[in-house]
Amino acid sequence: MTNITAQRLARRSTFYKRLRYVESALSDGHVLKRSHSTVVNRHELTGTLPVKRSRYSTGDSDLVASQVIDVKLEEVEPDNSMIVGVNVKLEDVKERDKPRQQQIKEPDPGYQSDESTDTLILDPLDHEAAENVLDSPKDRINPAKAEPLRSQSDVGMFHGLHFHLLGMPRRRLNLLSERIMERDGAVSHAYSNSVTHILSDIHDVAKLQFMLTRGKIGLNARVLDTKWLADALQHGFCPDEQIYLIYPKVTAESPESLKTSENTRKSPKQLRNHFIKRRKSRYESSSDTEKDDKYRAMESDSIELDASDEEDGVPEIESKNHTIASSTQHDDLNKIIEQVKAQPELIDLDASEDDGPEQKEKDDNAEMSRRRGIQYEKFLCMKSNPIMTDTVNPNEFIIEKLEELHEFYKSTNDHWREVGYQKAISAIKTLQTPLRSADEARRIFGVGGRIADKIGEIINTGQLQKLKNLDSENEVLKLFSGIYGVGPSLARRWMSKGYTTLDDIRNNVTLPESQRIGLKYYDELHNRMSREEVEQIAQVVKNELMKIDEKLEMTIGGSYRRGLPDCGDVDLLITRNDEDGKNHQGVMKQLLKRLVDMGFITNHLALPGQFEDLRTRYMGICALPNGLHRHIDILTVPYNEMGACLIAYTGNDIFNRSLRLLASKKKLRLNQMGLFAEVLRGASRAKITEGNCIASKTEEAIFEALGVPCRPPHERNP
DNA sequence: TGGCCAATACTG
DNA sequence: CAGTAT
DNA sequence: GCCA
Repeated sequence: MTNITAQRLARRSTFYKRLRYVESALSDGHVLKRSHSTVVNRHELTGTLPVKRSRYSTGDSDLVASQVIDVKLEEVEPDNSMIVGVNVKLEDVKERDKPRQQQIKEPDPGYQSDESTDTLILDPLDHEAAENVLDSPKDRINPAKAEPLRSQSDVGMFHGLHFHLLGMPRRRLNLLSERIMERDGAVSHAYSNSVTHILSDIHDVAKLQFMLTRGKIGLNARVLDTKWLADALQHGFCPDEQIYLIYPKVTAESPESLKTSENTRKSPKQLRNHFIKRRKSRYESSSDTEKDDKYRAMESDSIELDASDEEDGVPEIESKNHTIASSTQHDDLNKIIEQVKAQPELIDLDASEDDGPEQKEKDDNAEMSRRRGIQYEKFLCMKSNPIMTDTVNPNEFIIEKLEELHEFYKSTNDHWREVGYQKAISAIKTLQTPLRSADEARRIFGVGGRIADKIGEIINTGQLQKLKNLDSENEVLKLFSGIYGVGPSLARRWMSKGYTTLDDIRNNVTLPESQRIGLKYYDELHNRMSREEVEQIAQVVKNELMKIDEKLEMTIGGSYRRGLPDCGDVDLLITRNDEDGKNHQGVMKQLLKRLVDMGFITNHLALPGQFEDLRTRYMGICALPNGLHRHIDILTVPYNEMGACLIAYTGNDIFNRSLRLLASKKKLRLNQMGLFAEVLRGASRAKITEGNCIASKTEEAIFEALGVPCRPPHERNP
């Protein structure tokens, strides 16, 4: 049994470590799969292989690599196998059981053959599987089917790399960011621990350190000259980082993980030939490139957008710009918003009052819209909310505390208090400057007196007394309600019975099916997955879908569509153009049967009530061969409701609420089926009539009808 | 003081 | 119906 | 919790 508690998960430390693997072992796992073409750099010495996250173990069994940062060739063995250094980000997950013993098929004692460790470190290995009809891991699909989705050219050359750019003009920054993201890299507009590469034109280390961490020491990432990126883009592979290195200084203190091995320049020819050979065969055998493109085109907006904006010139504003220079950002979006505000007749349906056409100074904007009834600037959906995941926010220390409180109220039944905190937190997150006082905080929309006081306390004392009081019980509550199907009520009930661990629950409580599964896969389901894994899972489903009907269309929604670097679950929307008189009726049933039969879906959480409907919804657990169990959510939607459904199932939560609230202020109603007008509402906005659908087919139509600037998915992360 | 998104499904 | 989930 |  695994025994990681929720708090342990939350507190995992991360660090970097260098591991060594044998190439032959790697090559048949899914690790090096798409990196062959970038192995040999122009120096013919070491190649830096950008590899997407994967799972490893050091063999100590208490370390799990969550992210592969790079791979370097180190040595060629007599038998022509290669030693590869893998630079990974590790997560400390001790106190778990040893993973099942890995067979040692590696002759060289010093090096660790992988493959066994490449698999389910987190596999709880419980043997209660009998109860579960679907539990038959042996029947899982052939690994070959889940093979990589793309593998050509330099697409994806930055996969798994996380950049932060600084010390350059904004236009250049935007341009480079686009190039990176086009090639699957991630870019943050602020420095954080998850950043693997900092690119800068500035070479002054002291200055850099100050800019990045405000003088605090400890950069976890390499700092490279921006030229590295330029060269990478030009040549189609990542050049040796060594010669571009600004920090750490090669001679002085160079952290373990950043050293390049000295023996790498052994027989470069050999290495090169080896890989060139491999790469060639790969190309020949991989017929999936076109299927690939089709898939990419189908799967998400981000990719569609990628394809559309071609060459240089001016950096586009609309798409995938979650990199925003930290000082002067989203002028364009603001412009749009200003425009919208300036033309209330377009958006404000009930602008009954007449105002003169005065264009006051912009300080009057708020006042103006207030008189008009709707204050657009207070709706989060009116603003661009780019991805801010684990970036270092100037108010990070405040946010942390507030988030703890938020967590606490989430495990209470005090729903609205929870919402209050949620709003305040997301408001603070958008700030670019550090808060100096409670007073300053109070002026933020969403922050009231109580929270402002708490912020003041945090600023002054560095902590929050209130947090200390509720700590221990809070942890247990969080632990319990982390089980799928268990909420605050049940968690509290259990706690009042004296249970404090998951084992207590396992041993003493008879659980309904869904909760049992939630408990069984507790760790796995809390482990977020890479975008690549989402794609692999989606591909499996897509494959089956195509066997049922080629005209079916599938889109990945949820956090994946919003462009988050990792996802907690997979949301799949399925539809079919019905202009030929056919539709997707009954598809869900066939699809599920296939997925279950092939062993891909291992458990059900909730089945659709009416399989024959056009609208069906399924929730369950799936697993790639050798993969962790993942939460998967599949729905079928009528073709003409796709837009509404996309909005609903792309989220995020807060964005949707904001959008829907705005709709209701305008006497409209927005839901997963469409945007409706002429809705009659009674007391407490209770819906009386359905209203008429005025938009539903595309997201754009709905945004437009609402008077909201069309937000690409990446900007729906408030 | 009352609203804070909306709709649906499932379980005890 | 209350609780949970999406 | 926050806000009108």
